[in-house]
Amino acid sequence: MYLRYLEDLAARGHATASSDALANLCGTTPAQVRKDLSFFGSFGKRGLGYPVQELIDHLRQILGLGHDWPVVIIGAGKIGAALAEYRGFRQRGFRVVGVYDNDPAKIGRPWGTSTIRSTDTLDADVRAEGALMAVLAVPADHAQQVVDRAVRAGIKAILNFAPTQLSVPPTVSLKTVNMAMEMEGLAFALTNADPG
Amino acid sequence: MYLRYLEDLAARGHATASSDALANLCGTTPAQVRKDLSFFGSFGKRGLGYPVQELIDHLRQILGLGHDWPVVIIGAGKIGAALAEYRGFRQRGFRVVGVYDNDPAKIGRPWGTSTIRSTDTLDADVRAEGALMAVLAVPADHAQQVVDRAVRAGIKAILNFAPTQLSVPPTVSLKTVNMAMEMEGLAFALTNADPG
DNA sequence: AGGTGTGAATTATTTCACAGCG
DNA sequence: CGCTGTGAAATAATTCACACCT
Repeated sequence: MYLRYLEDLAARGHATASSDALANLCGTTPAQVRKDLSFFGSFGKRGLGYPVQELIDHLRQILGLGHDWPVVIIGAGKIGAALAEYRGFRQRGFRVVGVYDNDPAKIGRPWGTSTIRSTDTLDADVRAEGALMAVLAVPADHAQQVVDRAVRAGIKAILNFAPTQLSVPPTVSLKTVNMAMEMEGLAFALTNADPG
Repeated sequence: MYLRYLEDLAARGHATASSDALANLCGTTPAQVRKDLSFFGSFGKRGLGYPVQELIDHLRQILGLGHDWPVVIIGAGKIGAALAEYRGFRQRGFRVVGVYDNDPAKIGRPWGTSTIRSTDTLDADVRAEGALMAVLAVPADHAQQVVDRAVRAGIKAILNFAPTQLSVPPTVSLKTVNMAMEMEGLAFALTNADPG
């Protein structure tokens, strides 16, 4: 989060940023900002604030964003297709190296300069590209078997959009995004808002 | 989260579920489950566990899911279009009543039995439909002005996919989903995983 | 036995407040 | 002065452990 707002600041020409300014941007408190950043080192200059570009470089290094990450997208439905073309990924250093599906009607359809490929080729492709990350956008009832296959292929991190709990070995990172659940959280907030 | 797994259990015919069973499904601990649920009331039966269907009904009521929620989707790009057709929303009681864009090339294009509409009509439509929730899938540089307009129209809860910090009045709930940031979190986990 | 509900203990997170540097 | 870095204090969240119900 800090990285994103720092990049905004850099783009607008700010050379330094105080914990107070960052807190306002991020919706947190100055003390929180200082504690968070100090966890990774002592980046700030007293009386001045944090040097924006320097802190960006540090954070990118800490996050492991020194290079592009090849990513495969599994599931060429509406959501998978939207993600495959999502510019935000590319801009942040995630390079989509393949889109996969197990629907014969979709396999072979053009995607960019390549085509949608069968999940049967996942194993070979993942190894060839050195991809460690996958985005999963398949129906919930297929998700676990697809994950198992991806893990066998060598995938070590998965961003999951299927609305189901997946089990992966402890060596694999998994982050599930469930849009319906987010909406339910908002519905709860609405229901419990003070009348007005 | 509990609601989702309870519905799975109900579908599989389970009449009761222990905190232990729920914890396993949800990836948490039995003590956590009991503390969470006891916050809303005393639903469990000692020696038996929680009555699945009864707890589902309670949770749905607590979350305000007793009825459909009309929702507008703002932004008819790839992601907006994917969300507009996302079955998960409908299944969970969120009814998409309109898709909006400010691109003249997109306005008027068919969407379901209706068409993509101009954001100029948002105000009247939101009032007519009684929509309180919006999904925002527009470019980051348009997001704030669109949010302002939605808030003026009477929207009280927003699920935001634009990769930017939005400001809303305290009476409006906002949840931002940033997919690139989720990927960066996974990259960090990969970079800092023990070698193996 | 089996399993909840809940105070108490523990652990984690956030905020305070201030010494000390540029 | 302004603003960071950081112990100490205050809050919050999680886990323990056990009385008590069925």
